[in-house]
Amino acid sequence: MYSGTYRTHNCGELRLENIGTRAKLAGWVDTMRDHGGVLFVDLRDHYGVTQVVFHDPEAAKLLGRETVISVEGPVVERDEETVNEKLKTGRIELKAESMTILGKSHHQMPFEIASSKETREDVRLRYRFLDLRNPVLHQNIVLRSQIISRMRGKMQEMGFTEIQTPILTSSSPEGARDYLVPSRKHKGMFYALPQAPQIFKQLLMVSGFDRYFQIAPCFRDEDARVDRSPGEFYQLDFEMAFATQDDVFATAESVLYDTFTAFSDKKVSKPPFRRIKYAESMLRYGTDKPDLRNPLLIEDLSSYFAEIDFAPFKGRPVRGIVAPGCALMSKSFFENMLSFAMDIGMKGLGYISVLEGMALKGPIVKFLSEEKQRELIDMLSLKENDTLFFISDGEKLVNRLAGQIRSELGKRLGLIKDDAFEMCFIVDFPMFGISEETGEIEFTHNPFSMPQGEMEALQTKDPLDILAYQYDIVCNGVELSSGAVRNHVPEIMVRAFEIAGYPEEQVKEKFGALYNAFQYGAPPHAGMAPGVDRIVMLLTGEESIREVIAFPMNSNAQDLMMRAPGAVTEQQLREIHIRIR
RNA sequence: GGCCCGGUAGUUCAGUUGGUUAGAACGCUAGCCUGUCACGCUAGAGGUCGUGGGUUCGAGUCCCAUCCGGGUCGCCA
Repeated sequence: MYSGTYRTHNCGELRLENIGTRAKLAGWVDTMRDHGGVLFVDLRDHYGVTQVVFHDPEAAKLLGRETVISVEGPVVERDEETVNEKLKTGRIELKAESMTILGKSHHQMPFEIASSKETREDVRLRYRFLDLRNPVLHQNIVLRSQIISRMRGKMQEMGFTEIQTPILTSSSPEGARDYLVPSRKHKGMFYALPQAPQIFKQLLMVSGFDRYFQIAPCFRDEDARVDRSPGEFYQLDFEMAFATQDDVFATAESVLYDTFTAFSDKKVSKPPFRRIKYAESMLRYGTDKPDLRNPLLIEDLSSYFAEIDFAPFKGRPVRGIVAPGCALMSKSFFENMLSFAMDIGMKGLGYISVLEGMALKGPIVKFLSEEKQRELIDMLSLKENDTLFFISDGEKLVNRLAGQIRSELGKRLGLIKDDAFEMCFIVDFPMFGISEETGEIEFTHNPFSMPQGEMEALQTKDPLDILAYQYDIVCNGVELSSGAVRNHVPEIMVRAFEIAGYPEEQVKEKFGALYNAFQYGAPPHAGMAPGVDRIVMLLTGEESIREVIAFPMNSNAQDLMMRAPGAVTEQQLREIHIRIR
């Protein structure tokens, strides 16, 4: 009858139908309630919690919280009034007749398991093995596994082949800072950990694999953010041969819609997801990763104010945001918005409120003639109780500031619908931009993207007007991925790099493998790589990416539990020809 | 690297204008309790107030430096 040495059932599976049988459970002592003659123990494992009852007065002395035990006895029904509806196993309990201690807990817990999420993060990370006993965190990791498994299945179903690419590879000159690994056999030379399998997946296309994917670890030596783990992260990396931008979008829509609907009850954007041009996104949302749950839109009022004698706005870019119902908000609301505006570097935050009878109120109103006031009302379809906020600054900053005001207004006015995943593609990124440091033309994103109009555009158009087949996918204001139709024609590649100031020799030298491979017949190809950690973060509703990674580093790129990075021996250093100064 | 916020018991926090012996809750230890489920009750232990310096009769509190943590900007093709 008993199949295991340690247990016959797990702590989440006993039910009324098991009553009258004997069972053996193993797990951690979650809580103990000692009533003298009777002791209740909530026994916890990966699967759940079951109440175990001891009548042995010695038991309480042997047990402590987080002790690991195996306990055996009959499964008994609970009296109606002692049923615990909070537990799936709450209608039964195990009456302990024999018990073995499998693993003692010798120390006081650094925090209580059930409330570990409220503990200081460095303490949690140092005791991550305990933190992961917290059922919420534990479930996040389980869900992560299920999400990855589902995405993998979906990609395979769509005909994609999973291929592993090297972890030890060469440094790539563009992009983020590399993690370097010194070579023992080649003095003074280094491997680099891949920032992404970019070159390899393009080479796989040249090899004819047609549809590649990988749950790919990526390594970038960049500083952390709340949605960016330092050091390493995972992407659902995929690439498709003979594919257009729309083919890639169809694949992304398919796998993301499937995944998000499978793991959440929230509304998910139905494919096809909205396509928003980069330029429009910057103007209307003030960012290239708009949160479409926020209904507020930014209006361009520059030409309106060009004709008005109001010195701070005249001749400068001006943006407006209409916030419905905002005129009814308290004085402190406007004060808080002003101090937020000052915090993000604005000099002020002008606004006009629409009172009853459509009268306009606000310091700027006196600069507007009757006629101009009517024009404003018509142009923006202003309604009673609306407030129109103004943002003005230089061309460089104005959109970003308007975007921050837009999202802050959305939050403070409670306009952001929490029950939806709003997906969109941002398309038509510019191919080139002007470097702020040098004033020279440079690639804005991926130098391997195909310029729209291909060779003809590169030869005839102003580089700053050329758009790329370069795109992002954004969900609720979180950038899940960028991607591109790749430039697979060596001549176009050379020309594009030439515009960005790289001579052909340098292209051959720095991107030799790709450049060379493209000489041997390369198919047109395109792809993208949605971030797995961010997908899991969205689906669990966690605010921090570290809540969905089993063993994350802290924001200072250290593993406090494993003490990484750490010192190594002299011998190790000698072997890799490194001397620490 | 810049800026903002923080560091007081194992944990989460309070600590007034600088003023007696630095408190609470949870946890921990011991005892009591036969139906609890965040059990309850009683008692107890537990502190270099991040570190170093300074001001002061007197510093958890004020000043300077420094370390650590979180956020943010830079960075993230």
